[in-house]
Amino acid sequence: MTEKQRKILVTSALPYANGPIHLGHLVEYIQTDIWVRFQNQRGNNCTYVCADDAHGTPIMLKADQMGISPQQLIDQVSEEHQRDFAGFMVGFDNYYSTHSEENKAFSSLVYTRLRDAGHIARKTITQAYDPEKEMFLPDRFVKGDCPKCNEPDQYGDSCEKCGATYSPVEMKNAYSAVSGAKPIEKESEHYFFKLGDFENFLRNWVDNHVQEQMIHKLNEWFESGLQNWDISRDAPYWGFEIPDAPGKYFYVWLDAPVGYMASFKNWADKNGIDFDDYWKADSEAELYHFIGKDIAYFHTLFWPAMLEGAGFRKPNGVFCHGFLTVNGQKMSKSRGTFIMADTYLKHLRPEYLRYYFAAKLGSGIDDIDLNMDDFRMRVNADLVNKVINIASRCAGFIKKKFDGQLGSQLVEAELYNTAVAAGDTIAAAYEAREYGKAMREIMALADKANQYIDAAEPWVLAKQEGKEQEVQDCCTMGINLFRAIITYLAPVLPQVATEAAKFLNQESLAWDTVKTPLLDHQINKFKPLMQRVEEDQVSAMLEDSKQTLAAAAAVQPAAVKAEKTPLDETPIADEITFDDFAKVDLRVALIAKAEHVKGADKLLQLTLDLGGETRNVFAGIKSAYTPEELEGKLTVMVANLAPRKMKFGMSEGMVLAAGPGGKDLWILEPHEGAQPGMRIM
RNA sequence: GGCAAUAUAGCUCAGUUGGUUAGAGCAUCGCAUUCAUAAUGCGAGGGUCGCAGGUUCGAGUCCCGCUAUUGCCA
Repeated sequence: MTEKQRKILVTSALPYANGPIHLGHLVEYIQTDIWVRFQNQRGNNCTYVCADDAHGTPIMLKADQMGISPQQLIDQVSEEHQRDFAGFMVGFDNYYSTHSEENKAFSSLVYTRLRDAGHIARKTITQAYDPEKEMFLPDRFVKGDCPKCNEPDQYGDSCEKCGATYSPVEMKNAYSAVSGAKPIEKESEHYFFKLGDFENFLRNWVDNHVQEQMIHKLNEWFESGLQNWDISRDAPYWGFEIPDAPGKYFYVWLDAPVGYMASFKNWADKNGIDFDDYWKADSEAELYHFIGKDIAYFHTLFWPAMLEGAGFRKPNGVFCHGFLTVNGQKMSKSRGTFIMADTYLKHLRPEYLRYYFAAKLGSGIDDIDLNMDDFRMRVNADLVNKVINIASRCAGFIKKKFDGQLGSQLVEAELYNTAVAAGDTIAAAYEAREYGKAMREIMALADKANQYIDAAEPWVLAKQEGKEQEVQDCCTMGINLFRAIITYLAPVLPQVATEAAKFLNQESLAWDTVKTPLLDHQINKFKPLMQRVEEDQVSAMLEDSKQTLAAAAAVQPAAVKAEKTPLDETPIADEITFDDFAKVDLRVALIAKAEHVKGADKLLQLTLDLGGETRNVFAGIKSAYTPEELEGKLTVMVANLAPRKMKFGMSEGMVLAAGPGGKDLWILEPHEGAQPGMRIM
């Protein structure tokens, strides 16, 4: 295969510089890193750049809370991020920051070119303003009661309870999440990017550059009409000032994707590479962005439109991936499944996770699930038991009987050719980001190798006089098959591959080296290349994760949320007499059954066992609990509440719960020993 | 609330343009084997393809509705 060497530039999304990297992030960086390593292994010239996304209000406020400057915060976070990525063997060619001279220059350049071409509009808008902190408030920094359903403690853009969307100024009892002050309305002139100017361009571009599944989603935006995009923010803002507009700053999402260019520029200058060669409008280099499905909007509409308007090249592809769930559920801090990168690394080898993700990743935008039991068994079975075992079971014979020397022929040339041919299929799968398919193909090869060795029985031959040659030939086959497999796995397992190369006594792991088998070749002593994942390592990691999060949670909320206590939200009610209280009959109840209610967004239907009779109760707790979490648990109910007819049936009582609503809702549970039906006084 | 994606064996996933008894790996069970980090090989059981309709000679695969999960709503 003598294809022309491709020049490729690849990026992963820029992680936001206000918190640590967790396993959810790593899906993307591992996916990208595998692709980049694969391209280079194939002989292409592939460069991988990234950076911290270091601007915006959240960073400014967090630094403020911590009593340090934004610069100090982003420096600190950048160091942590780079350490975590390195720990997972993510091999960036350059890791930079959006808070850089290069990025300032490019952001300004893109802006002025768009402005001069008439793609920037100005408009005065009214926005929530914190008079105490003297700053405009992004929607999510305004909280208050939902204007539609009066649900308290909602964010300024939409209600988690009723789903209504609104603007912060419509909220009741609004307060600033920053200072607690009541926000006022204030006018300000904002700068807008006229996205609609690029509708025709985008409609065509999208069809050939994003996944099928994403096109459907983007059609929604085309159909509802492309709106102007607000790209400016008022001081104080942590970012770049707009060149011709003192006191106005670029919105963080403008300079974030430009950060790809800036990071590349920074790298190119250090390495004598011509920036324009990669970024001029008619560049022949390829450019790909790997991103999460949540930020597709910015990368498939704004970003190509900005590049088109500013006279730069557009990406050849924007590849979206799904989210990570753990044990089938969203990552959860209380379950310990919100796992930070460095917590994982304290207990487990990074390549386990790289392989597991690879085995589950496809080219689509489906979420992938990290099932901890499956993870352990899959990694052990595939990598240790199947693949590495091939080398392990052959190496001893070669070392002991032949002094490390491989034979001079492949006795099963056809079998070896199958492995070489599979290289093309596997390469095609990697190229298409169908890693799961690639891993299945590779494991099928490993199965074949083990089957071959089993049939050849070198351990039987080794005990027979005059069969030495057959033993050597058989193990030479085995070692060569192992070599092919490990070469194909090298993008996923860089460390194992490097160590395997030492064992095989070869320099290069280039894809095509497999075409020439290792014959009459000296190999080195075999050392175990990877240990099994043990169950207690996994549980220790989950436990560690829980504690890390608990510790982090303990210090944070006190500082952040001190402004409003539950008592402020809901003052204590008027005094009552004991007789008043005694009228309420509270009982311990066993949740015998919990199920979803067809057509109801908020309700769960509970069958409560009072130790003699059962009650049917509809509880508005769906946002916080799944039926599985509730069944079999004890709780507290009001047993003598008048039955109430609801849309879905009769509700015969109510369960007690605390919290503002949404996910923050906790039902009561008596201590162990309480029996269903007991009265609570 | 609107839109999109997803829903296949106990678990994790494949199933190409609709076409013969729905596949793999892991897990379970049985047999063989001992070279290998208790690894490997052979075999068995296990699914009304989320639910309910429709199109078709024929649907896991196309269409409609519902339910659940995830994401987005600039």
